[in-house]
Amino acid sequence: MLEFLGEFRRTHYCGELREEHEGQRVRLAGWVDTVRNHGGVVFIDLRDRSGIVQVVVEELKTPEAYEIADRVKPEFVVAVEGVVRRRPEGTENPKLPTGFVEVVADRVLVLNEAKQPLPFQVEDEISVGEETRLRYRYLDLRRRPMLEKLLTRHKTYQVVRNFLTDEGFIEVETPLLTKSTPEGARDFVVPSRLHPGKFYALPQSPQLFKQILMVAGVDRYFQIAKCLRDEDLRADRQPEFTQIDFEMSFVGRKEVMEVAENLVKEVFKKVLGVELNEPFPVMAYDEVYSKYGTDKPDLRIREDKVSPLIDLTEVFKDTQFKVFRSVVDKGGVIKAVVARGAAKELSRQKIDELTKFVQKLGAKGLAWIRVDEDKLTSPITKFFSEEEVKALLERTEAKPGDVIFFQADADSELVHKVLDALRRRLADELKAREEGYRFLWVVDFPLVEWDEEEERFVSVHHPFTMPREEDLPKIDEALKTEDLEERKKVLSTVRSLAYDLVLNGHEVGGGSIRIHRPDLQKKIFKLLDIGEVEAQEKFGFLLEALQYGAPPHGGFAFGLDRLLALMTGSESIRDVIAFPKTQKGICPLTGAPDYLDPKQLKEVHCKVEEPEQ
RNA sequence: GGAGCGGUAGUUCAGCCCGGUCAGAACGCCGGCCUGUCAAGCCGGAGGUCGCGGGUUCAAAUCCCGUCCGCUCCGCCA
Repeated sequence: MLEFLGEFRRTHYCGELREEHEGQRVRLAGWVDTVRNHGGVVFIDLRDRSGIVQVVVEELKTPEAYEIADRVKPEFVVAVEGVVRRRPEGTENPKLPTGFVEVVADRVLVLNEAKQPLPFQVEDEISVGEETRLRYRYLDLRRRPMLEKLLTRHKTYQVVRNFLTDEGFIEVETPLLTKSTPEGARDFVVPSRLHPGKFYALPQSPQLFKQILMVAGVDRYFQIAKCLRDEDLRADRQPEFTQIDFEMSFVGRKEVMEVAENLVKEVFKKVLGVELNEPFPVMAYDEVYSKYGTDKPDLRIREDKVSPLIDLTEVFKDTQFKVFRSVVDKGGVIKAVVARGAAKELSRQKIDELTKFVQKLGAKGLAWIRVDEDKLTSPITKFFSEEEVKALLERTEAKPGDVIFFQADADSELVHKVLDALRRRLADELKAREEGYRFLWVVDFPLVEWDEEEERFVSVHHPFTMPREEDLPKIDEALKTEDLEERKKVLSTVRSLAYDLVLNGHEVGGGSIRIHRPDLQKKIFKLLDIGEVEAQEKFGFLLEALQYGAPPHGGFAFGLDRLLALMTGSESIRDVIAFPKTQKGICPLTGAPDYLDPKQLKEVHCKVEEPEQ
């Protein structure tokens, strides 16, 4: 009973039919959304990309069509022909944009069936495990909310291309098969058939190519580029993801940030209809980090409900409280977060939960003080001197109803990590987040940081990042001294011309002014303990390019998936990617990754070594 | 690499703590009835290796160990 399409051509999309089409003969094609058979009359909600319209088939008037319509099931692919009519009075459905009309069909073609039962019901709101949705992604994407996300993504591409084109940028594609570079993330690799034992790497980003395009005089480049990183996944991280990547010559960070900011404003306006009128605030990394304990704070958190971090190290520098004493002696920090007016909501039990929460992050405990009208309730105040209590209340501006949480540790990074997580947790529990989009520029990142594991300095951004000009002498100074501690001290004050764009607690983009002189680039490699030979081998092509007249340049890249996830209110970036992978990097739809045929392996000169048990 | 939560019918979940009429619900599916529904309704029915492997026990969905998978987080990664 299946029919081929033959000469049948649709005249309209389902979702566009309105009262103005009344009386018109139309042909439609799509999927059966739902069927309601009343015996003698059957209603088919027909769905295509544009929406849904009700099709009616009556047994008495069109017995042949009725017979076919009678056996139609959800997700069958059907074509219908009939006349648009206004629905009988009282049967209109205001929930549907097409709800005032219906198509009285006299012809129904079943073009394809859908196996029953379906893996899940194709409805706007579903509660189905994500793995099942990914395995049958084609069904998942039939759902309106998912289609909307694809559309938002599409519109964003268009706005980005138009905006950057108008700004004088030209779109250039860079290779996917390229060279493995050390630093940064682990590479995905591709064995070479023509060159036994050699491998391509898939790009972590088009970084080096876009710099070389600047050397080539392209002046302004952009690309909507796939990037690949073989690292562990998160809700906001996929092994392959998309960047809006751009680079410009003869500019400083101000101009790059301006383009990025204007671009994001244009996207929000044109895609979401949201006007972001205020300039995005700019903060230095040091300030952001000490105030929020992270380099990507969520500015939606109301600071009158969950305070930023308050440094109390000074208050307790002479304390007799052993726990704090030892932290101070070891050069650690004592910081606090105040949950303002939350005393009632934060029961002892809640605080116990919070304690467990921070302990999982590595905290030794969670000291707290509840401020009541006339007294302080706390397991630790008894160890404090009167002056300490007074200074503490002053510094924290604590008022009755507030609860103060402390973190003290010799490891200041741990203190910040824990208090950042605690702030976000408190914001959840106390519903202390405002609605909306809160952007933040973070600038003046440190150029390098000491990596304990590798026992060397590593770039905070990447090795091609330009230091601030005024910090250049410090790099020479650092390179001169052999004393590691001295070197760490000097380098900790060297800032880079890197910048991150943060939205609602997520890093949605970042960039930097790059090094355009080979002498300085070599110096940085030396600082990063990348030997002359290795530098030549891995980055020789860039160093060479820099020798032939590289212009000063800099650029930026948006994490498009993250941006879209935030724009569409998605919990994870998987929702804005058509075919994403699971946390273990598996594609449930195709089954990738998979074993290779031995013949294929041989062709690329590879042998598989079973992992040790 | 580590921590937490989860894995029972096509789907979502209950049962697990306290082992033994605990293999259940809803939706979906299948069959029938029904001419105005749009979460259609009514009647009837089918459907489960309880993720997998091992152990304890007279007896395991239930307790123990291991393992795989999914999600969230730390490490890692901009």
